[in-house]
Amino acid sequence: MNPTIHDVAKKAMVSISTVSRVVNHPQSVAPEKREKVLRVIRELGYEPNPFASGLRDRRTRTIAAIIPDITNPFYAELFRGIEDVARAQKNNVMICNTDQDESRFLEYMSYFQKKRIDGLIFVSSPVTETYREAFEDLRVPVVLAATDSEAGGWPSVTVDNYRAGYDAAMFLIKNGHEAIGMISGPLEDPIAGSPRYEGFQAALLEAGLTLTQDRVALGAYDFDSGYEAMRSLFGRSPDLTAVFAASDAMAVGASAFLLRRGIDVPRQVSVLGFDNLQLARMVTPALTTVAQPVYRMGHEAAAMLFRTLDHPLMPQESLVLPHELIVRDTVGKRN
Amino acid sequence: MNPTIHDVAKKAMVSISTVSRVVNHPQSVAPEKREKVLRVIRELGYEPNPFASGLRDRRTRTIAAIIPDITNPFYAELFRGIEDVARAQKNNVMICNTDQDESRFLEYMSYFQKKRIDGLIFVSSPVTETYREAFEDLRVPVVLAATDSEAGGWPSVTVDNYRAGYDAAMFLIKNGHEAIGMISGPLEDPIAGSPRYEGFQAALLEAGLTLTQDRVALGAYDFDSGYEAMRSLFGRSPDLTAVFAASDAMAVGASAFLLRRGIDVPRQVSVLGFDNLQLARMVTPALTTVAQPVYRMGHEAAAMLFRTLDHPLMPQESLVLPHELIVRDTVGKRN
DNA sequence: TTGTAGGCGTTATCAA
DNA sequence: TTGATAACGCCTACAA
Repeated sequence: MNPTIHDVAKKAMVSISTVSRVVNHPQSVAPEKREKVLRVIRELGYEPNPFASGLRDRRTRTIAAIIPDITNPFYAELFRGIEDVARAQKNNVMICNTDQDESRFLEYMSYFQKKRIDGLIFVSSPVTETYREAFEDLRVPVVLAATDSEAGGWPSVTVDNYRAGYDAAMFLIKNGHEAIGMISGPLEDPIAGSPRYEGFQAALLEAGLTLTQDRVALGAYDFDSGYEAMRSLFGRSPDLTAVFAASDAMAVGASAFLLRRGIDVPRQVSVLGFDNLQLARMVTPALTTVAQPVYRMGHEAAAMLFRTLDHPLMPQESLVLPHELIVRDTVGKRN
Repeated sequence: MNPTIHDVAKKAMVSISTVSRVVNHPQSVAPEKREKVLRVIRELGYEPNPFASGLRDRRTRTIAAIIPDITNPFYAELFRGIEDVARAQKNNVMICNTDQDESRFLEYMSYFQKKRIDGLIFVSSPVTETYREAFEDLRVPVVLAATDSEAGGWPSVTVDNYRAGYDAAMFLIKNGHEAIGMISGPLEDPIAGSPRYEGFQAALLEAGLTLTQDRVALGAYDFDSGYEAMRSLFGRSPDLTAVFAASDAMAVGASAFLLRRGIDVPRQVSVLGFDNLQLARMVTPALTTVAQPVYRMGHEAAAMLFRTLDHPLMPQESLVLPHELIVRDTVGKRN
């Protein structure tokens, strides 16, 4: 049996209220008594029982992270950023793998109704009406990571995806490419889909190039869809000299298609990725890519959530983190 | 404010004990009353407050998963297996990233000390004396996943690593290879290190081949150490025609070294991995590898833990799951 | 079969 | 500055 506040009180010969005060508001206790109580606390190894505090305060010291799938390296990395902050704050984070399934998500939400969490970090999926309503019902602070939402007004931590797409195109152009294609995420995806696509297109346009439809293919951010998208792209536009994929997994899929087809990357076709996962440096040739500060997004999002948990009134500013081009071996110079 | 047992009692015009009984021992309540209470429970959306129950019962409905790093795809996959089971059981799993750091581990343990978890799944690290003691102090059921321990007598879910190493060698031999090398994990590692190495060696011996020291290099299971190990191996034994690496990440590192050096895989040198991560099929050439049922290990371990939580006296048998050779493109036939 | 009451460990209020 | 006490919501002896 773990020691309780009563054991401490008895041994230190004070009342339980004093012990409680020492733990929660140390400065309101006379120094000598405080020291004495502190010593007993250490001797006994006393720790407040979280259920008792939870019962009273209804603060659970638990936050939830809603992510599509921890098995995906992008989310794993981001989650790690969240967990590190939570641990430092002595909080515990419940991980919720939704597999992008709304009913799965709602199941979690109803679970939280009772289980009670202090706050929630929502990662990466677009914030649909369903989600918006569920968040409002929950009545806990919400922070968005790698996604955002006009409606709702929750603070977010993101990257400037439009700008990142723009920079991706600029990089390819600077390397002398003109016949450029793109493997985009779904254009309905307001986060990693359309903005990257539009930024990319805008830069091309500025440079007097156009992104015609036969040079665009859509994927779902994973290896297989990247592979298939490249197959389709290559069938339609065999003249392409460079392709930008909106995720590293798709870029690796695209490379795989080319390589397995006997097409040299980057000599014949350059490939540019997005994310900068571990994977990017493990493949050969190593992937040149637009890096997102994935870990840091998780870290900042969690920090933001705890800030609002501690100061409910202080409004939090959304954060846009910088991206960066990581040059490796899949983009070649043209002419 | 969520409805409490009192709200239900008042509305159903019964006492709170009756409500409690309806929730916990339905058959001990008169049918009509039971129905009535059930209806009110549904109307109000009542759910018992977990803090109150926890305070009384000291069951937290939370288990912990101690893993080195969720960012590592192997652990992420295994963790997913754990989480899926826990969710089905309406439990919550705390994830503990130790980064293989004992002090980090002990920090978590002291946090758990205060009976904050019902049980624990320990993943993949060797069970040293430190860990053993900490588990015993905790006094909660422990299950080992992808690791085991002579001392302690905790049930485990593993793969037969010796046999898997043996089968890896057999596969290479059957493909006509004789000059065979290995990139092993640390030989002090009693799980994924020595057994795979020894099984591999034994099969070679049986076939009249020997695994001389210049054909062995050690790594730490990650890409970089695989890359370096291959560099070293290749320097010492340029005649090698096949290499078995004790993890996919090392195998990919080894391939990367060879490929980047202009050595054809598998035509000049074959590479065989271990794990069968997603990564294995994403690289080009796609990695031939010994598959571990990673997700399933997590799944079974969690199932086993919940079984002992529900029936504390029933002893649990350790489980050895089957491995399997996945043939892809990095192992070639010789002669 | 049902209800009453005590206790789980904590914190905040109030009085001294 | 300190201590007694009343919640917080639930569960289960025990009594009726």
